[in-house]
Amino acid sequence: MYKGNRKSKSSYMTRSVLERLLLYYHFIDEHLEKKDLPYISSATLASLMHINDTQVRKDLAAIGLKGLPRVGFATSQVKEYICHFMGFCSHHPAVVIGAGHLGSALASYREFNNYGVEVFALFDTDPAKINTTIRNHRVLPIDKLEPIIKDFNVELAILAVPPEAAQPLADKLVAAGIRAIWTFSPTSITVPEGVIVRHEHLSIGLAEILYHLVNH
Amino acid sequence: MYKGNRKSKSSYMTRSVLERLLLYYHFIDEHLEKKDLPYISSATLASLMHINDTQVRKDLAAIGLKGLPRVGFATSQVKEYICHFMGFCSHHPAVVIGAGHLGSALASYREFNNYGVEVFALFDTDPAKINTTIRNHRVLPIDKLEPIIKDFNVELAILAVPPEAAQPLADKLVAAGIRAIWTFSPTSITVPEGVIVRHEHLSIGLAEILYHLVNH
DNA sequence: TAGATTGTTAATCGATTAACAATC
DNA sequence: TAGATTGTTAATCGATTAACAATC
Repeated sequence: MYKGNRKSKSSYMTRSVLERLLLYYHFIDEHLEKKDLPYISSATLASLMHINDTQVRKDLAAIGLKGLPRVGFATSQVKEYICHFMGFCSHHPAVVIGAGHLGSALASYREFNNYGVEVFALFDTDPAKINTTIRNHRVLPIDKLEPIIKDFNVELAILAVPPEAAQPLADKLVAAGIRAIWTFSPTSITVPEGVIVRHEHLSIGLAEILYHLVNH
Repeated sequence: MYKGNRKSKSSYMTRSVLERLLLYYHFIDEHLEKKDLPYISSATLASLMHINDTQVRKDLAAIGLKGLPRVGFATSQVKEYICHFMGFCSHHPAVVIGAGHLGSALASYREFNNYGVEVFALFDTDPAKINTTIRNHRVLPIDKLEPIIKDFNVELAILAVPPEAAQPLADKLVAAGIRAIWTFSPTSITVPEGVIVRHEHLSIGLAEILYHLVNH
């Protein structure tokens, strides 16, 4: 049973800790869970993932998990705690802004279910797209943004619009009371303190690949 | 004029250095270049970007750039060096595998031009899609993969297929002589030593946002 | 109990920042 | 020249790893 405490939650987690927690989560989900292995030691998990065992214990301790000496950690509990801690076990209504190829792809991305994210509205400015249906989503006009965000307590907006439209739409989203913006536009946006922004910069991935291609 | 030397290129760059170089590049491109500012000091650039000035000098030194005492760094040269070092100034023919929403979005993603990447073929297994045209790309069957990669010296494959198809296709790509795979499938793939793989894990971005939503 | 594994403190490593001599 | 800025060494900070006592 999950009983994360406030202390562990309020302490700041660096990106690398979050990335490792996600790695454990996926690893258990993909490789371990089907094996009916009720307990796993930090050393075993660490060696399977090619990382250090102390790090695993520290990461798990940071989210309030307790292991059993001589036994290890309860496999399902590890997943459960990470799920709660990361917010995958809560429900997150979301909207997608931009009904182009990328927006459509994101609006119908099945994986989101695994993380508690449910896209239930897709918006666009193009009159030709409005009221058409894209993969079960009726495309709505931007002026419906505010009522929908307010009525359905939407926390997260996924932004997949051309760069020049990103900032104005971010402003509208903030005005409508959105709490987090996940943007895929290749341009930076600014929002007031308290609003969470994550810029999904595809160029970082590309740059890493090209750097290795060119230099190795 | 660019004259990066072998020494700087062969030294290993951590991800954070690459990310900062990209940040400088984008910052100059978006904010500085239009201002006709021929030189900029590391301290000015650093304070604009809210980072440390020594870090800027170290990063630029690492790719072989030299500044002028009392003057600073030549703005256009900073961009030029990063461009060459990161491989944005070379031409990278690429193919996209998977003509779903995400694959289509990636195949027509204009930003890629800025990084020297040119997608010139789009593949799918679905007979209904083969030979249709998606945004200027004729969709080709998988058995054309090998000849096209070989004939056109394609270095990079962008993989946007369902998870269960990712590994078999990665194997085909490797057999065809691909040098790098950029995968968007939510599953891990294994490739022989020497092939570059970058897994674009959308769940990391999502996890970061949800963590902040839930815990703050 | 004996011994495997946790939880945690101490040591190490690497990355970031400060300081400052060299430079133009 | 005087002084601003680079390039680089030394100091600091934080993250990772090793060591080991506590635990069941």
